[in-house]
Amino acid sequence: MKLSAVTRYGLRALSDLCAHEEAQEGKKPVTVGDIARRQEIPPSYLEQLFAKLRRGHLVESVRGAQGGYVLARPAGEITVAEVMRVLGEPIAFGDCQAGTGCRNTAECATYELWQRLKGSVDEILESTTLEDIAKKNKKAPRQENFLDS
Amino acid sequence: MKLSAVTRYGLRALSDLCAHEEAQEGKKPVTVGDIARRQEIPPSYLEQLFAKLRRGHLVESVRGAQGGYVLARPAGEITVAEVMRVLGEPIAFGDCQAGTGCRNTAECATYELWQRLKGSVDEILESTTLEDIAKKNKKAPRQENFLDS
DNA sequence: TGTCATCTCACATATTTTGTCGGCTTTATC
DNA sequence: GATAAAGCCGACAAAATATGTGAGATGACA
Repeated sequence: MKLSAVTRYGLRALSDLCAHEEAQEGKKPVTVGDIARRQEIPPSYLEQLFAKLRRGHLVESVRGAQGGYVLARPAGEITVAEVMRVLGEPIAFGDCQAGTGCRNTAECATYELWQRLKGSVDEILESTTLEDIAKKNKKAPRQENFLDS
Repeated sequence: MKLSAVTRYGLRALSDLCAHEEAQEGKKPVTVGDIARRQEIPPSYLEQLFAKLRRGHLVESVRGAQGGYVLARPAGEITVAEVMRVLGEPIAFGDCQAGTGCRNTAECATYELWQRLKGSVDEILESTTLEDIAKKNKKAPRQENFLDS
């Protein structure tokens, strides 16, 4: 059970975008190239990813020279869950939760477990916004109070 | 983010084993073939899976005719988390949580999110045992009070 | 001795993920 | 206008992983 690179990249990229689009004066578009360099993500891969984000209305593009991408809405209103939906990351433990087959909820021994897990994960994803994530990027606080696990 | 078939099969298989090993008198070994048939899992695939479970000391094998597998410990003492560890299912959202690379915990914008998610999931996995899961198999209650999602 | 069943290990297949490339369109700036 | 910066698009390539199969060997019971 691991998240795909698309989601991991996408979330880091959006957080980076959020942290840099207003760093100058007003909202200035940020290029894929810059994000790719800072976040060490293959540029051509990241480009595809932003195409998805645009089609999902999470970002808006500014074409032409000095163009780039801008968040379509305030970072505080975009949840991580929404990003994952747009990027096509399934949050599914059992087959019942992915679309694929298995409607056998009444007999399946593991059905309730998968439901509990998904519920718990969804709750976190729905209540965390890009702003929450980006804070760390903006201030680069270099705190040391992390759990090591 | 989805669980592998190994884990989904494995959990169903163990639950089935748990429900059937004492159905007769005392602990009677259950064959891979029987479990495969009941759970609709490819037998040869399931066999490999039980090899892992045996090497992980979750089940014990009884070779020869009338042989099969038996749980190595009471079902109430085997957690789902343990089963997943033995089956090699990684519970990792970010790279930091899988072993692979990225020790960049201080700067990574998503680090804390991944930690919260894993913590929440682990709590459920560690506190759910095979017995909890198998109950449903044993009684086949056919309740209708499920959440549809 | 024959049959049932586990054990082992190599191979086969399929799917998904991850990443690349080339050429096109749009637009700011010189 | 010309140029260069940037997004846009679609097809393809490579790699990794997941999933499944098969043949034989070993061991135990009847």
